Amino acid sequence: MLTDEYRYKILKLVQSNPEISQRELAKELGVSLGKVNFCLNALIKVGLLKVTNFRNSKNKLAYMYLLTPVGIEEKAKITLRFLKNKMKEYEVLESEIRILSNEIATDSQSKLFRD
Amino acid sequence: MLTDEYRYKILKLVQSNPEISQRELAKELGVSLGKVNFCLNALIKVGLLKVTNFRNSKNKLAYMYLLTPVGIEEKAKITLRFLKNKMKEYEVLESEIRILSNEIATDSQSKLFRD
DNA sequence: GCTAGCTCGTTCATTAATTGAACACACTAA
DNA sequence: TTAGTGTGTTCAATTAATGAACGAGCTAGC
Repeated sequence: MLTDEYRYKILKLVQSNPEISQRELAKELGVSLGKVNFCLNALIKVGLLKVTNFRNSKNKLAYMYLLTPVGIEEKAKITLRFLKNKMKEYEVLESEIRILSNEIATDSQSKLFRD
Repeated sequence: MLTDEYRYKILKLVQSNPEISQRELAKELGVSLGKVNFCLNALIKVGLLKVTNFRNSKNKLAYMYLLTPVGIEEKAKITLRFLKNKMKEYEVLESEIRILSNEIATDSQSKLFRD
């Protein structure tokens, strides 16, 4: 599944290192090779990335993933959207933590009364 | 899959409303009936919950889920463990947000230079 | 040449997790 | 009796993710 999380993370990693391999991406992202392959091809399909074969310094055939102009534009939007989601999550967590802390405090208090 | 999240949430909901049905739990938790059934029975199997059939006010056969003494004890532990995880997530989020904000700031700056 | 070995991306059978329609049972009300 | 409602339970189907296996392209050593 291609979510904003992987859109963002893959575009970022590829941008900073276009010669990264799918296996390196998988390791970096902590997911399987199959998933990286799927997401990467999805990003290519929608035109955010393109892949080029080229000869590297050792004249070896190598792959290079490049952000398209649309990819660069979209990456900014995706990053912002991703950030907004994180901030929402952050607030949710904040209140969850408050509630949990309260529950724990209340429970240990009732334990004091019980004993 | 029975994770701390569902251990905590189910024990909490059941404790505050022992006559809750699996369908209500599913709705409340935002998961399927099948999953609630699975988790609930897992909690019963490990002895944190027990289920009783009884006649309710309308003399209708009804179900009641009750925390066992072990269940009450464990709920406290699970809640604490869950809280600790949330606090860790909170810190992770905090730094992720900082990083994302930076990236967005940097990107829009480079855009200014470009235009 | 030729072969062994390495690293690419790609494939796909398998596994894991979840879903929710369908079912059996118990009860109520008409 | 019968239709309707609300239980928990089941399980075939779906979805997502995994990673071993594969073919292609290249290098190094024989």
